[in-house]
Amino acid sequence: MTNEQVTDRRAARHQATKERILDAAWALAREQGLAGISLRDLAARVDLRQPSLYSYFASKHDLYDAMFAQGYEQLLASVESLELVGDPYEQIRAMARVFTDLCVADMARAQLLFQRTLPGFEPSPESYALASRFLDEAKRRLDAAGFTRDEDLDLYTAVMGGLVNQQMANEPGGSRWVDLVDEALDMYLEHTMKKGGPTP
Amino acid sequence: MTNEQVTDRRAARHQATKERILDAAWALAREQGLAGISLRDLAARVDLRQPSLYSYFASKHDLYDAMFAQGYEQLLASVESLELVGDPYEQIRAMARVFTDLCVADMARAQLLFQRTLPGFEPSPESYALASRFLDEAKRRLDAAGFTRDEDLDLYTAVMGGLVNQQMANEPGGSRWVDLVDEALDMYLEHTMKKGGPTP
DNA sequence: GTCTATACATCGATAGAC
DNA sequence: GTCTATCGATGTATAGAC
Repeated sequence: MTNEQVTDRRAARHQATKERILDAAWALAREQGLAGISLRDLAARVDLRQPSLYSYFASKHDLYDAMFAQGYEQLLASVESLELVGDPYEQIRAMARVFTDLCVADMARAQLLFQRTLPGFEPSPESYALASRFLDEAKRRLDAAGFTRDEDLDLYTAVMGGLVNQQMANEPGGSRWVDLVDEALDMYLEHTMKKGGPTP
Repeated sequence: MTNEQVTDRRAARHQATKERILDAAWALAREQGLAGISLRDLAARVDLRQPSLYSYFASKHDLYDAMFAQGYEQLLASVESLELVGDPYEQIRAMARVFTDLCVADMARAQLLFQRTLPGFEPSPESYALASRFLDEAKRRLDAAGFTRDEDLDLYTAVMGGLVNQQMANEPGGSRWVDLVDEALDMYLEHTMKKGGPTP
């Protein structure tokens, strides 16, 4: 057994524990809110003592950062795997539906990714790069429809984020606002087609 | 000097101190975030000891509740004092502009009123009644334009809240999203006029 | 009402033994 | 890596002097 193999197995075990901790952190966030995560509760869920968590995350912010990255990776995987069927408008509609679905499916994730609610938390450059990739993915699809102005993208994110935000703030667990995603997208498309240049 | 006069003056002084505490709490919220308010810091700002705050607020949640009420009173005062000039559409536009202006003018206030970010905090029925009055004020103006569907109001709050939310989350202190309030309202009005019944 | 003083529980974080 | 023990800060609350 070479040293490399021992190192690999240790690294794999380390990574596995890290993911067990992250899973437990998400569960806690869904139950008690993002800011309600306590490191003692979290450690108890994975049968560790609270200081032992520091072998996996340098700080609570570091844990949040890992959750931030994980959340965007999940969203990216869903959006990037969307089949490119229909015209550009239908592709935007499919993206918008996936976005609102994923947000209501895990509101703690949406809160972490799309609101600035944790005092002092800023994602690391590495994690923020994932957020930028997600935004680029939206921009690509809007560009394909001829919506190339900066304002087109900003208005899109505002409308979709607005539906999700109202849903989370005023009726968590319901669907009163996110059910409007198709009407909201109709509204957005009608307006932006008029504003924009030539059709695609 | 009657007993009533003494009582009045004591009550007035009590109220004045209460407002000094609230002012300091808002200042702290703007500097360190809503959840970053510490009762010891707060007491120091108004030259009191921490236990003395309990002469004015029964708990920290009670303080948040007073801030919640104060915030909605400020918004209500601005919206209700809007002169009713122009057609219903222009009145909606004026309301939307006032809303976004007030939100970016004090993002800590907007966060308290329009997001569920404080773990465990729920406004009291009295304070929530102010929030309902604010929503009714919006509904009145939308009704006057013939936008009487529930979805019309929900879409309006989603669009306006979405602009503010994106502004706070992605560019605090800037105006990239709230500058789109007029275009967003054009988009909303065009769409909702088509959807709605007879024009006003 | 306001103060001093104190108590308790919880939190994130660190030191050092093993 | 994991543990025990501990730290300082926090929110909450109370007792008792003035």
